[in-house]
Amino acid sequence: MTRFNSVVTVNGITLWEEVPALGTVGIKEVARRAGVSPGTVSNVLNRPERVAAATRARVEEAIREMGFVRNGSAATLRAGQSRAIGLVVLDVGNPFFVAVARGVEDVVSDRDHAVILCNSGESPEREARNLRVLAEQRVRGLLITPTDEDLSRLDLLRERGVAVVLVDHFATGDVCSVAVDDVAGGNLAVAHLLDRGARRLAYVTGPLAIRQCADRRKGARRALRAAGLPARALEDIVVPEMNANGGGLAAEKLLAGDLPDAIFCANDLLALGVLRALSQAGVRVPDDVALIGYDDIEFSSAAAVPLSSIRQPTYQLGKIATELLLDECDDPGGHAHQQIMFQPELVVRESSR
Amino acid sequence: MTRFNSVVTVNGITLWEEVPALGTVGIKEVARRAGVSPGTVSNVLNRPERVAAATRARVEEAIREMGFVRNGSAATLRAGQSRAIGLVVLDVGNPFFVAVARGVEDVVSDRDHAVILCNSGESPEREARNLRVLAEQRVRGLLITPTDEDLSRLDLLRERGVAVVLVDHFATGDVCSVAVDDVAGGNLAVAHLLDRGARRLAYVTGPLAIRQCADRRKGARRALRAAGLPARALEDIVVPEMNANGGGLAAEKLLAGDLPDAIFCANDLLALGVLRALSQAGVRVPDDVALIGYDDIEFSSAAAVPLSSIRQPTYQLGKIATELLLDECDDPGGHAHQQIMFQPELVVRESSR
DNA sequence: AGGGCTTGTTGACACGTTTTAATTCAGTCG
DNA sequence: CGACTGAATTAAAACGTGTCAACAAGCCCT
Repeated sequence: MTRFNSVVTVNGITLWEEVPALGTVGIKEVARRAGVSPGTVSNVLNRPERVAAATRARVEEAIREMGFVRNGSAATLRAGQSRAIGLVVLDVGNPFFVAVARGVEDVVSDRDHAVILCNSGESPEREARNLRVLAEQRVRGLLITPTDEDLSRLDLLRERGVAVVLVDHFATGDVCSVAVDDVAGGNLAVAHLLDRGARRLAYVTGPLAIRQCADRRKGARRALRAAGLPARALEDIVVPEMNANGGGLAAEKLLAGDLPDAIFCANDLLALGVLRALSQAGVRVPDDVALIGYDDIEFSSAAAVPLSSIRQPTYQLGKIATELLLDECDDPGGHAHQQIMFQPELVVRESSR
Repeated sequence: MTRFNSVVTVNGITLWEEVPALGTVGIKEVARRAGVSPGTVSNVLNRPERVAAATRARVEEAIREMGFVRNGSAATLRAGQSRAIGLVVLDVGNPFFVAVARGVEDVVSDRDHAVILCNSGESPEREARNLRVLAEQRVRGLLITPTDEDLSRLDLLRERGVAVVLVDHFATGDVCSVAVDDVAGGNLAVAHLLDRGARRLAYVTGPLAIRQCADRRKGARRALRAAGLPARALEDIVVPEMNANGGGLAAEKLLAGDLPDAIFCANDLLALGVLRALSQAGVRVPDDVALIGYDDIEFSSAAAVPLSSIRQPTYQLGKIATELLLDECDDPGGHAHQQIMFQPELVVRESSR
């Protein structure tokens, strides 16, 4: 341990004082200053009730004076796991996930844990990279919206006893999940468009390998069937990115052919992109074509034409998922896996009136 | 080290095989399997060029077979610092910071590091809590948009030799910073509104303790002066939150009195909130009142009335800041602190035409 | 043949914390 | 007065990795 010696003059008497280099103040130095053993300092930090009040005060004083900051990696190494959980989302730029993350963070910080937020960007490779980092960090638990149906990538963590909760992804059996019924949401959206009189529709979506996209489509088709319409009344427009840019691309495709009566977008960012592109091309919403999005993000109501949408309980989603996760972490034995399914809600605004 | 013994039957012969419990595969077990010393495995992981090709192949094989995952905390403990940097932003819900975070992440993952993203929510207390966690995690460096002018909270990290770069906050002297000229931006916005004929203006902003808010105001006043108008031609409307909600609050205040000719908002979220509230009250933008925001987020162009705004090079901001930070980390001695200042750009749309 | 290289590999220790069992000590009861 | 109890504290042993000095082996050159 490197040390600096400093000269201190008190009342005319010169003292040599051993001063630890900053960043070098460990539990040992604190212990020496407080005149106790390292074990006691550790107890003050982790189980203060086991330490006599006077001793505790002395130790806390020493901690303050020396600017001691506990070394998290040492604690993690010793414990075998950290006090952090991983959160892997499909797109940090999507307000849906931002809201989920808020719910997560509120619960987690109440319980004195930390969140490591990762972005898979809908790419399985990036997802795998993120999971590796989280495994290396020995996170206690994992919240993830998987990029595809293949959950085997999660085994890297699960084999090591890390609790996992799937977010916005319904699972069966041996894992917890918290989801919103996307089939119901798709049904809601398209049933509403049909009510309004639409007969030829388009579904603007990201890759159908993304379960949310596929389920919303399934619900949409169910609504068609219920109205006695054939599946071909709904044309799929698949774009690579689920953001405003992707929406622009979809609009180009739509404008190239006969416009449908109504457009259902797999999320609001796509819908905003479609709306912008259609407006620029002189198409009026909802007069020429009705439009509905999904997620009901904050911006939808402030859009050029306030956007109809399907609202999901996002904050709740993050909150419940985290509670489930931490419960499993705290009592892995007595934990029964649960699959929770929320119901979405239709919000009608100008764009489909 | 706990182990499970498993019974394996091959060709009628029963073997006892020692199998490591999962999560218990360390560098030692890999070494034994590959018939080398732990030191060599470590070398394969960290300086592969020092290991003979044949040995390396054998070790890599063993790593794959046993599903070894390096224990990050042990590595961090040994090294004294982790391969992660901290990023503390004012509001994860704000697309401005999301864009910055994207720039950061791209650089960081190229250089094989990780980002720990923290949200201070503009609260100095939460900022302090975040900094403590980052200090405990022994991050290599810190990117932060401070909540206020008091940078002493950063000493917790800086004293420990952690490199710091301020993001979107101009600093002098002994620390790197990457910022956008907010005074110029405020000037640009208000000069434009004055050009358009406005004579009585309002400035909707978050707390003026936030430097960005104060600087944009300063720029706005400079524009007034240049046009020969008194400072009182610009009324400040201060709201606690810089989001759409805050914008709604500001609009209520404005509607309670005489409406000004034009409104300058300290960011686009505020502007969207103002726009929504004004529209609901029957006020037409830009006919009754002109409106301009700040940040030029993606949604601004898709707003009810496409929003004029001040565009900042957000992605660049994150990218350059991270490069600066990692350079300082890699060569703390030969590093000269830099203050980089970008210039913002005026984007005129419907709301101030 | 032997000295000086280079290249590859090895042990052993250190990093800072938590935890367990062991120890001390004051007080209480028989 | 000695044995016992319980509370408070301690000493020592991990946790899994990276580093570094030391060592081995093979090679070239004189």
